Amino acid sequence: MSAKDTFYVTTPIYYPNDIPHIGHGYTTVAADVLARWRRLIGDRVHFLTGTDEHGLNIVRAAGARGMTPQEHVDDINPRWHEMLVTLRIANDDFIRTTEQRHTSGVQAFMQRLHDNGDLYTATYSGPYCVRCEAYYTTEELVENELCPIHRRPVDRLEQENWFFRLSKYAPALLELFEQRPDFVQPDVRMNEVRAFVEGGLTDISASRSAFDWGVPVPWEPGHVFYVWFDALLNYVTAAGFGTDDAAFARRWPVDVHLIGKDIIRFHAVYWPAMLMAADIEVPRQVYAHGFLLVGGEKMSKSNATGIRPTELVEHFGVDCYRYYFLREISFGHDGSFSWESMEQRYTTDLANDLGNLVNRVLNMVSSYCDARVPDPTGEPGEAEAALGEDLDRAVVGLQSIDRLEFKKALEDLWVFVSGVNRYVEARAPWKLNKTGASDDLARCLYTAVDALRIIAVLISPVMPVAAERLWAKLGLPSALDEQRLPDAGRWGATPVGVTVQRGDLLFPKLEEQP
RNA sequence: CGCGAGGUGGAGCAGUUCGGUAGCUCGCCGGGCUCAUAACCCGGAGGUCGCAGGUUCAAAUCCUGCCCUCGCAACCA
Repeated sequence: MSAKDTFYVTTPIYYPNDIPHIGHGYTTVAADVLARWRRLIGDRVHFLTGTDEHGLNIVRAAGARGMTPQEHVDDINPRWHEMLVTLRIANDDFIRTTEQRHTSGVQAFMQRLHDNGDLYTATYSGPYCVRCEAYYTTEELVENELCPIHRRPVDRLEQENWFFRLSKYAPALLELFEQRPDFVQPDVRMNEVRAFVEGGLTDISASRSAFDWGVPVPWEPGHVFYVWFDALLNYVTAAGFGTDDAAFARRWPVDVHLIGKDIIRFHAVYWPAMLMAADIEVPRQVYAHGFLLVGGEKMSKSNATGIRPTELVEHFGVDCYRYYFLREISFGHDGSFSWESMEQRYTTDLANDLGNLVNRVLNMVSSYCDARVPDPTGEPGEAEAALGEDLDRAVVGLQSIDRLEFKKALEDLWVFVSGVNRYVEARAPWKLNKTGASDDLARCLYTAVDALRIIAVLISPVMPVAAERLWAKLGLPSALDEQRLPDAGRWGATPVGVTVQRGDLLFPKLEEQP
């Protein structure tokens, strides 16, 4: 029945009020690693990210810069594309909610909710600033009920809004949570969401009439849809809903929405309810990761901890950036970023363990075998068997990526990296070379190079640039991006006789900081 | 009684679902190797798992109470 044949993963669409920080990079890299991993095991993948360009906050941010909303988002948008390039994100699509394919899809979707009777009108009353031409919430007001921007008294204004019958879907949501406890992950988030729904849902406002920067409500001139309805719908409109039914059928439902824990309610409560109302299948999973902490505190612009990805990439390189956050932090939990811990990861894991391993192996092949991969004539022994076990563990461990357990996956992968170092130590090819044990030497160096080939494949989802560089060093005739697991992770696929190049260090030691 | 998370060797963490010799990384101490980016490999010291009770043959893990830290409370990944 279902035509779905594509693994579909999304990031949130980001709010381009400002330029990206490492928190945005964190979510995006995680999604990219998952997408690359699924491609590596042979899946057709659709990886979506984008920007959420409507809403009152955009109007305000644009106004503060003396721009129209469209000018503002057009100006900021390139910064987000730059982040994707900087972090080597291989997304298949990038949606802006100001695009026609999105707005028409939103209208088609919301029309369904309207036709089904899940939208109704009611009066909303709240503080309103005439200068801003915008509503505020009581919490947003400053200094005795003043507008936070103009510092002047606000009016109290009423407006007719369209409301979504969210409350109607509480039983169906609880049923969903009951049937599919992994709908929301990690478990703590599921519990949180369930408790929220059990506490009772109130209907939510779905339209605005005080400003026009949004998707117009087709049946109600002067109204635009509330920005969260607009934003959440990117996941279906970008997949083809309302514009390309065939593409939509192949992708939907989404396999996993990766989000930060702050927007869990929108994705785990409002979003499935909206889909139910439109009679569309709900996502397979919503995964809310933790926050990055800097100096023990939540990162923010106000305490000067809003770090830009480019700062770190310039110093550590993109591979280390991608590796560090996923290796250092348990994805579902909050985790601390520090320059020192990142330096340590770079030095120990990347330079000492992996980079040095590559260098020492290729150096020996160059010195002892004229840089050509030898024919493994010697018999495999205990050392090879032990190394095989390490590889098995790494391959199994990598599948933790499917559960978004990146830390576990990389830990297990590094068991293999360490294993190759242990293997080299156990076989001591420098001694074999001296004693003229050429069969054992050939077996050892072939195995070591073969291991490097496998490592290049296995690290490629996380460190695509380093993987390509390593692959190039090995002089292999095939292309890295054509490699697929499990075949590429098996022993013996390295052709005998290819010429390796030692070349530059994969991860040279970092320069001392001034 | 608003909701939630966490408190494990010097630091940062895993383990707690389905109780059974406390594990990882870094740091520290000692040894080995010398192919390599002063890298690599081996061994060791170091913890009454926040506190107090309870259940059990057995608790970091289950139950009760308390202390401390930190998030969230509708639009910031």
